[in-house]
Amino acid sequence: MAYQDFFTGRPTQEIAQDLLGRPLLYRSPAGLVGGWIVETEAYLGQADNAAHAYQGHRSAANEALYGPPGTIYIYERRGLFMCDIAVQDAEVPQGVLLRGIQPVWGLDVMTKNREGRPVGELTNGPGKLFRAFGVRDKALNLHNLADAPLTILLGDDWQSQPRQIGSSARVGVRSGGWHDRPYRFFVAGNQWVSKTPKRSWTTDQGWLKEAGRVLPAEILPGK
DNA sequence: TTAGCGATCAGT
DNA sequence: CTGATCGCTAAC
Repeated sequence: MAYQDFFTGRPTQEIAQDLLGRPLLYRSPAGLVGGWIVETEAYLGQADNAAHAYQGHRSAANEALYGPPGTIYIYERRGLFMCDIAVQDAEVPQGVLLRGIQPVWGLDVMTKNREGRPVGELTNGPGKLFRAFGVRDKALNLHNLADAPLTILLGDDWQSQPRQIGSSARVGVRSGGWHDRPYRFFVAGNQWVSKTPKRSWTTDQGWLKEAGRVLPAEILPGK
């Protein structure tokens, strides 16, 4: 499926849920890294007081949100880099924040980028995730998943199936009319979902069915 | 569970 | 300059 079709034509909350279980891959200078997406958040643009494009706010920093579907939006918070994917048509500034993955590919590279931290702490948060990827600048900003070293595999064969999708209020949104809306989505029981207690982990990591881990060379990013 | 740290930008 | 922010870490 083409990126512009996947990232348009349905509510952003639905796109955010459909991304769960899909492989997020980055061909980094140090090697391929990636894993299955386990946590996302939807940001609904002008009307959403938690969104960077609230009330139509637009600047050089958040220009990517206004780009065509699949545009990568990198922003910095407290010295860490985080990533949204712009969804809906160009000029409609909605986005999906990638908050966590279950690490699958390039464990050694990610461990090194995270200074030897245990695998459970590698990618369970948006800042940690892109730190593990080795992203320390905004070089990927304004690129598109369709032709960037960062990509998401959209083929259904590559999507792991969550047993149950959980939802909650978005993390770090403390005020405003929409702070309580359940626009955070996650794979219930997966240990790489941020801020989940150990007792809620399940042995199957929340997957009804895991997709394959062997990636054919022709679908790797950058090809 | 909570306080420092910390970089950037919008608003005074 | 000040405050707030789509977090992380080490400490209690």
